[in-house]
Amino acid sequence: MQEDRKLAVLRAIVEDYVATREPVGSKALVERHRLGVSPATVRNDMAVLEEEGLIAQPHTSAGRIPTDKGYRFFVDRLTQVKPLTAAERRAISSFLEGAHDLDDVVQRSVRLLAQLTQQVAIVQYPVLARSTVRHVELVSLSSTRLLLVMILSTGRVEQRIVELPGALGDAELMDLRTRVLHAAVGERITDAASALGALTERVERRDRSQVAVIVAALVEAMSNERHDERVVVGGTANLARFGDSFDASIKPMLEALEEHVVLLKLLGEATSSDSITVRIGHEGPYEELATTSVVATGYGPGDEAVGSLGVVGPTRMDYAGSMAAVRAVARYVSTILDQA
Amino acid sequence: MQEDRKLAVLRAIVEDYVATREPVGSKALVERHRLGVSPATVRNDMAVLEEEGLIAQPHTSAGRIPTDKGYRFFVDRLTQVKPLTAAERRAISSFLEGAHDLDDVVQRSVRLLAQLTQQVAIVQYPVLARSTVRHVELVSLSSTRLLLVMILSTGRVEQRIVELPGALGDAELMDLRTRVLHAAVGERITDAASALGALTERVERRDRSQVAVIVAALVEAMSNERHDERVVVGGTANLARFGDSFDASIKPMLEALEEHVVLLKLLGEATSSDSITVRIGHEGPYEELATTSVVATGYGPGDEAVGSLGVVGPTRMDYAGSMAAVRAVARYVSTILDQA
DNA sequence: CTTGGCACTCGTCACTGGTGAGTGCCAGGC
DNA sequence: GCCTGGCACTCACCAGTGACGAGTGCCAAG
Repeated sequence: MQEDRKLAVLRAIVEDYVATREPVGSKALVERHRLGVSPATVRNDMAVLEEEGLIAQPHTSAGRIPTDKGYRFFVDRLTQVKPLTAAERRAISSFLEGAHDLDDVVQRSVRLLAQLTQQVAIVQYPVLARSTVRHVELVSLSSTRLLLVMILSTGRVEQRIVELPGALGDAELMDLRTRVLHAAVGERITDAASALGALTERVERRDRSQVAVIVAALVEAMSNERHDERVVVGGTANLARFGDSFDASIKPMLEALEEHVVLLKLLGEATSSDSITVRIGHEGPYEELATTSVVATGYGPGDEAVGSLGVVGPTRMDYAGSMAAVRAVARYVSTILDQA
Repeated sequence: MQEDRKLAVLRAIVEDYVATREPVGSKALVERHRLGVSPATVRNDMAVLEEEGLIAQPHTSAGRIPTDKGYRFFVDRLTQVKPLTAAERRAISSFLEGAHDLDDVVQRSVRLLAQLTQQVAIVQYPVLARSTVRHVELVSLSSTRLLLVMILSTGRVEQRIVELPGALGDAELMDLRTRVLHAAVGERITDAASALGALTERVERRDRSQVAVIVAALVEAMSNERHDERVVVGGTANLARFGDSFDASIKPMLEALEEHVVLLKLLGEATSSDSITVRIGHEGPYEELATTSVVATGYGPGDEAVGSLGVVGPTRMDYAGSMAAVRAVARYVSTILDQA
């Protein structure tokens, strides 16, 4: 038996099954893919593939479908990410160029990704922990109310309004502002938070309680949001194409899509913007989503990712296409964030 | 024939059908609702109701189900909004009290509403056009970069960063700040925008181009966002409970939920925070959503609503419960926005 | 190692008849 | 005039049946 042909058969099975959603038999296989051998030969190959756990039959006299392991093999060994067409590239760049705002970039990315892949797309906002503080401003609203504005390197803006326990003079405020700027600007928010923490003590006793409140709010804005990592979902209507195992898999899917924590876990450790993570069926962290796969990658300027994005779909999905789209969108988002 | 009983029959049919999702027959009806008459009598009543177009049979020799018209009648004439239980009230207030942020309020509201009604909830962000300017701050980032922050009465904060065509002195900036505050604070954003427009001319020629840029950015922040009315959706997993007409109605529904414009249209003219709008089946603006109903109302301090919220579900839904929940949540949101 | 042949499995589909829920109508009773 | 019990009728639903065919595994021959 030729090892090559065996793999060709696996590839053909995956491709056909993805396309038709139906178990594929030996006869149909030789007809649609010029394998140059008879159905009987293919059957022998299939028997071997089945022994190896790469394909399975839903019931005795039906065609074969790929197992999770089969998809894994397909993705690892048989897939070369196909480059997008020029038209697709143009569409992506023109679609994303129009964005003038971080929200806008994220919004557009998710739509784009959903449309390109015809699947559910997930885009995570840039994670604060990995971004730096660009500016902090303290704005006096009244003698005891203060507006805090924090601008981050990713273009994200956080603001808080704090009630002070007592009045704070203009001079003191200006002084505090200078110190805060000095401590925080240019630092990563983790470092900025600790630098700010030390600030309280270096302030006149009289103002200490006010400063404590302000610093606390700033630190909270940093650390709170560090955990509450936002994600945006798009293309849920594509769930309707799930087809067969519709009722079974769509409910947990919808539930997952509402839980941002779950989504973040799905995007998972796709922290490198270089490689694409593919998680197939049971490989994922949730038993309920055993029939879904995730294709994700990180994005961000340079090597280190500031966020992730990806698509979620049935294990029976077009991995090559999805990987290409995910990678392309991630790259465009990275460059756009770089410019901003 | 007693008119009263006829209506009691309609009510019973609606209630049973909502509960069981199955066409309800005359026998089951007398068993479950002490109507005090025989099935035959009920059948006669049903025949009349059918003639009037309030109920229909899916096929001969099946029970009856309410028509859109039947639901309409039920909602208009047979429903009194049942007050929530004390426990529910407590749950609502404790759930919403925790919010410390406009985003948070909206987020929590939508979750709450979805959970209370077991349906898809929609909450619109406060519309800027109807809100007033609470504060404007101009923050100098560098000699030619300025951060504009605008706080609105709804708690929403808009910010822009502008590049000035030339440097602007501190004194001029302070002066401009005073004028802007004077022109805008306390005004509705529509009025504020026009007041700001007039400002440019009353400024020394030397600074005019800088001021023009600033004013333009502020006005843009006001008018731009006025159109871009944001909505948040929650409880999509509840779509899985649609049951029967699942595939048929779920896809357009999912599509609608992605299109904020569509959602806004669904929430529709629920501009008064007093009354609750119920739109049943075909009464809505979209043919694809003919099997869904919307229960919505406005929210906001006082009479005039600054936004809408509501739930979307199958025409076969618990109108009384939904109306109660929608009204309760709207009230709580209103008071919270009032305090903030 | 490949191939054609062959017997076998088993899901799908169309058809069948029985069952029961539900109806409409009618004649009789209050 | 309205309610009621009775009765014949309709029709969706279900379970069982058998034909069909796609697909398989195995084997002997090339």
